[in-house]
This record gives sequence, C-alpha cells and structure tokens, in this order.
Amino acid sequence: MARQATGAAQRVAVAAETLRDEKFNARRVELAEAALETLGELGFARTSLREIAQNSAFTHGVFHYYFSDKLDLICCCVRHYKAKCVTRYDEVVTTAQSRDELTEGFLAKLAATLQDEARMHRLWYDLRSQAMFEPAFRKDVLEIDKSLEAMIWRIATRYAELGNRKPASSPAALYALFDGLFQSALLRHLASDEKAIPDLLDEVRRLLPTIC
Amino acid sequence: MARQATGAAQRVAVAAETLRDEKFNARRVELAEAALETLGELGFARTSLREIAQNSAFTHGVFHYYFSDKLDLICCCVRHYKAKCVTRYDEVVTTAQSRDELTEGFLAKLAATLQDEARMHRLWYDLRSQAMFEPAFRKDVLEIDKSLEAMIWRIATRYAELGNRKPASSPAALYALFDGLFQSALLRHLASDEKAIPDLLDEVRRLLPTIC
DNA sequence: CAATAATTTGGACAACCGTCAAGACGGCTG
DNA sequence: CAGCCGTCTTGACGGTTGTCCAAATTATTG
Repeated sequence: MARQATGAAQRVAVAAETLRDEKFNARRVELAEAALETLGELGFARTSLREIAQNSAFTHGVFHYYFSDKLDLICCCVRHYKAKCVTRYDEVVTTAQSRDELTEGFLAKLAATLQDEARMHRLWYDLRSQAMFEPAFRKDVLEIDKSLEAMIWRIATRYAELGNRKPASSPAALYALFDGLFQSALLRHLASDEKAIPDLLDEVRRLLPTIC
Repeated sequence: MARQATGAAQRVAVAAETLRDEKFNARRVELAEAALETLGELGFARTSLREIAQNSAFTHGVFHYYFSDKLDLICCCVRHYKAKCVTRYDEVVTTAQSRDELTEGFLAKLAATLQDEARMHRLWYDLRSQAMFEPAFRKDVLEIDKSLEAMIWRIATRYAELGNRKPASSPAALYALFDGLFQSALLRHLASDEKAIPDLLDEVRRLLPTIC
C-alpha cells in the first residue's frame, strides 16, 4: 500500500494517523484523570482497576484497551499530575512586585493547596514512595522532583532578587526544606490537626528572610 | 474464682498472667521483626500475609493468632521499627568533643545508614505515606516523626553548643530539611545514582555551619 | 500421669485481583 | 447499502488475598 501511495496521499495518511494518535492520547489523559480521583481517595495500595472504573464513567475493560497494564496507567497518571502541579506558583512569582507581595501570595497559595488539594498531594507522596520499590516509576518521579525543585528555586531567586540578594543555599536544600515542611503539614492536616496550616505558614514566613 | 482467692494466690495469678502477656508480646515482636523483612523488600502495597509467612520461619496461621488483622500486624511493625531507629545518632552526639568530630561522626553514620539500611528506610517513607490514607497508622507515625525531630534537634543543639551558639531555626524546620534531603538521597541511591550519597554528604557538610 | 489450656498447623472459604477475549456497537468508506 | 475499523462492553479465567476454623501438637497445671 505504502509503495503505491503518491506523495499527497502519503501526507493525508500521515495526517490521519497523527489525528488518531492525538485522539487516542486525549482519551488516555481522560482516563488517567478519572483514575487520579480514586487514587487520591484510596492510595496506590488499595486502588484496583475495577474500583477506578466504578468511580468513573468508564467500564474496566476500557482501561485495558488504552493501557497495556496497571503500571502503564499509573505512570500516565503521574505524568499528567506533573503538568498540573509544576506551575502552581508561577503566576505569583511573575506578578509580585515586592518581597511582601511575593510572600503573601506564596503563603496564600500554599494554604489553599493544602486545604483544597490534600488528596492529590498525598497521592504524590505515596507514588514517590512507591518509586523506591518499583523501578518503573523512578524515571517519572525523579523528573517531577526535579521540576518541583526548579519551581521552588524560581520562587527563591525571585524573592532574593526583590531584595537585591542571592539565595543563601542550594536548590536541592531549599526544595528539601519546603518539601519536608509541606509533607509534615499535610500529614498533620489530614489527621485533623487544625494548627497544621497556620504552623506551616508561620514557619515559612519566618524562614523566607533567612534563606536570602 | 477471684472471690475465693486469697491475697497471696491472687498475687501469684496476676504474676502468671503478666508473664504470659510478656511472652505473648515477645512473640508478637518476633513476628513483627520477621514481617519487616518482607515489608522492606516489597513495600506495603505488595506485601501479603502469606508472603510474609513464606519468607519467615512461621506459618500464615500464626500471624492471625497473634494479630487481630493485617493492620494490627503492621502497626506493631511500625512501633517496633521506631525503637530501633530513634537512637541511631545518639552515641555520636554524646561522645563527640568538637564540631569536626560531631560532623564527621554524623556524616559517617548518615552514609552507612543510607548504604546498609535503605530497605528499612524506604519502608518508613512508605508507611508514613500510608498514614495519609489510613487513619489507623496516624498516631504511631506522628509519634515516630516527633521522635525523629527530637533526634535531629539533639544533634543540632550539641553542634551549636560545641561552637558556643544556638541553633538558628526551629526543630520542625531542621527536621524537615534533613528529612527532605535524606528522602531525596535515598530515592536517588535506590535508583543506582552513585552520586546520591556523596552529594548528600557535601550538602550536609555545607549546611551544618549555617544552621547554628 | 492425666487433663486442661495454649499454641500451631494447614486447608477451606468467599471475595477480589489483573488480564484477556469474544462479541456488540456506531461511524466511515468504498 | 455492505463491509470494515476503531471503540467499548461484558463475562470468564486462573491466581491471590484476608480471614476463619477444626484438628494436631505442645506446654502447663492439678
């Protein structure tokens, strides 16, 4: 068939194929998004394909049509999660015109994230832990970690810039610090500790001036 | 029976009962220790009672005799893990007579832990993530987290003391920082990144003087 | 030593898991 | 309209899971 096709026909065929691929991939993302709901609710260990299907508009067979197996699905979930997550604070960083403005914008976003997206974030910590056992997750997880580190670094350098300084520590240390604080606050928040969020905000507010 | 017992007989009965309890509890710990082997190898999500039993000297029935269910077993594992973990750096803290000595002792222990006990530590991160989903784990996990924070704080205050200073940040922030760094290094180490351990040591070596 | 209790065994159970495949559906093309 | 193709449904499969239990074994007591 391909040998008989003219140049134009080939181009049409290729276009049709990429269109199909895009549609296929869009569907994958749709399914991954639906899966994230259940994963965020139950966690990796307790989530089965059937449970995912039941909490969504799809049947369990569809997932096997679009994903080669369970790991493939969850890898797709992780990658999709990344896209949503990594730019969370960028608007604050680009619009803030002073240290105070940046601080308050960052803190507000931090509190809102902890309050409204706790389920999605506990899933992130769950999957990052899974990556320590499951090699198939490692590449994506390490990549997301790098992206999150870069995100924190953008905040820190902008904060330093607004004070005509430079960050006093490395990107890795800064990310470790904020990630550790956030993780701890998240756990406390999920355990119905009402001081979790204010404590985190206080801590970050105190910390920001000392890192630059 | 109790009404007819004399005071002495009562005391004997009580003693016998506590002895039985101790024996019972010692067996529980034995089983928990065996379970930790498999948990550290496979992670919470992939570990079944039968797998635990197969990798140990016990049959799967025994676990149900000593634990009411799977969660009960794993809670016991977590609590037992704590006892082993929380005093890891205490010898270094008490024996070090100078900042350098403390630094080198701490770094050496850090590297050894990452190298030799990676499996047990990834399990800790796994179970801490599970606690975000499973309320039954939260109490013990939060308690261990507090103990680890105190452990780090002992190191920091001793380090500060040896330089006639005081730590510049809160216990929570310090623990978040070291925990975050360790977690990241552990993931990289498990992903066969050979720079994971030296990078961690460099980072900590640079960080220690700045926090006091 | 007998009898009573504690411990251990190994199999049975129903429920659930990931995977798969045969067929139904609906739109598009020739 | 007939036939094809991508999409989706449904049910079945072999295997594993947590749990439970009756019987066997061991320890403890009178």
